[in-house]
Amino acid sequence: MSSNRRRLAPRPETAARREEILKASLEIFGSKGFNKGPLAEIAEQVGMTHAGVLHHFGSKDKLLVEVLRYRDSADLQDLEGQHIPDGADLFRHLVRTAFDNEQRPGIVQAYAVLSAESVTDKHPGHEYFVERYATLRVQLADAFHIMCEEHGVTDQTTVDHAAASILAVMDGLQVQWLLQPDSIELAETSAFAIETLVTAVLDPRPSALAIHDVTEQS
Amino acid sequence: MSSNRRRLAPRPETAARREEILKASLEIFGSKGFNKGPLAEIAEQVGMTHAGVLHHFGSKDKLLVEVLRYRDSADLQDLEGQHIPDGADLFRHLVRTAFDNEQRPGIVQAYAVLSAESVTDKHPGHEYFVERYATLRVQLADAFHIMCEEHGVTDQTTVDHAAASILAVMDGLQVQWLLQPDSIELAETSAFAIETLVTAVLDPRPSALAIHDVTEQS
DNA sequence: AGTAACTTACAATACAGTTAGTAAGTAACT
DNA sequence: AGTTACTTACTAACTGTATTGTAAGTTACT
Repeated sequence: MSSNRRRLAPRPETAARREEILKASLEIFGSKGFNKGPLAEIAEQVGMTHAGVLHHFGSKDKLLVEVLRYRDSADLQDLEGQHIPDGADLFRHLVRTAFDNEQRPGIVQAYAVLSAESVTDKHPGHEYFVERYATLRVQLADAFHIMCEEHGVTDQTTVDHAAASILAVMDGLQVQWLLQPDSIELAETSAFAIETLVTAVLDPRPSALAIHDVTEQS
Repeated sequence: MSSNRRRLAPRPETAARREEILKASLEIFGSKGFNKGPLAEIAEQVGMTHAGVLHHFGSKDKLLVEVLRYRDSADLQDLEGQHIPDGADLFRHLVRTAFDNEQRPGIVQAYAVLSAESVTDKHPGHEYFVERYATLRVQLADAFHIMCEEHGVTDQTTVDHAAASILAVMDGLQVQWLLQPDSIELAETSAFAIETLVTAVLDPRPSALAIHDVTEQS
């Protein structure tokens, strides 16, 4: 009894209009953050009023969620056609992404700003980012496991630490790069860090740093 | 003719009141972000109206800058008394900080949120974070140089990459930890990454990952 | 004919900052 | 010590603006 409402086919250009809105939203949210990025500005960029945007997405919160999922699907299409990267391929893919990212600061900024913002109270992007990181960490861990078998290494803890660390460096470097593009070589530094961490998992060796009693609260 | 205005000494309790405001601000800005954190809420927490807060700090923007500088000075006092950490000591200090941070999610969140927010257009914290990262990177690079001499290594590029990477992992891990505290071991993972990166600088070795043509745009 | 895709107009709220006023302090002079 | 002159540290009230969401109407597609 909830679906007896007659549903008419959407007009052919509607999908394209929605996509325009999603792109504009990513740009605005990226440059001003979600909270400070007004719907009116998004609407203006696609040539309508803010009420028009709400007609398509219902609310600002829902719009954000769709924006994030939209970028995901766009990124997935990049990988489509190629075989799913496994083992070393995934890490090479990450490095390539870092190189690509240098050419699209807007998108990088959107993710940097929104992911951090999403840790705040009741942020509409919270759930999305929790899932995203969890998924990515598992993907990296899986890639590690494939490579570990070949190298005869099996250390779950190290793999987990390295997976989280790789995602973390990439994100952290993006923030530094956005703040001072001329002082940070985003791609080269990412590549260095990823190579270092991957190598550390596959070929463990003693630390050059004595940490020992540091872990005890002084 | 503009500075002949008579300047009176502030009342004795004023300094303490200001500090209360700074603490409350860090908490509010940390939990809701700068944009969404209203002055009224800060004021309420210290028992005054938002106009009272503005009386002390002039504007919300100026308040944020003072909040950030205030935390810096508080952190500096922790290091005071001890000798300035050089070489390996600095890295051990970073690891210790990661352990401490697990006990103060509020402050961690404030820095994570505000640093990312500060990359947005005309954010009042922008300058502060640019300076902060620049300073920290130099500090790390200096520590590396001291250690490199002992090990007979001299690779400026690697040092720079590692310095930026270490700060980046710490920040990135914090975001993941704030999103999912139960899935991330903040301190242990930080320690792993720092040790790995330091060791990579002092004892370089070939990468287990063939990157080669990845750097060429496909 | 009915609905999708809007617009205009409006309601409701949230906020930063300003102004005017007050109580209580500080500092100088007597 | 007391008075005068001025300032600090506020509050209450208001202004202005920004901003999301909604309701009602219009046009054009299906």
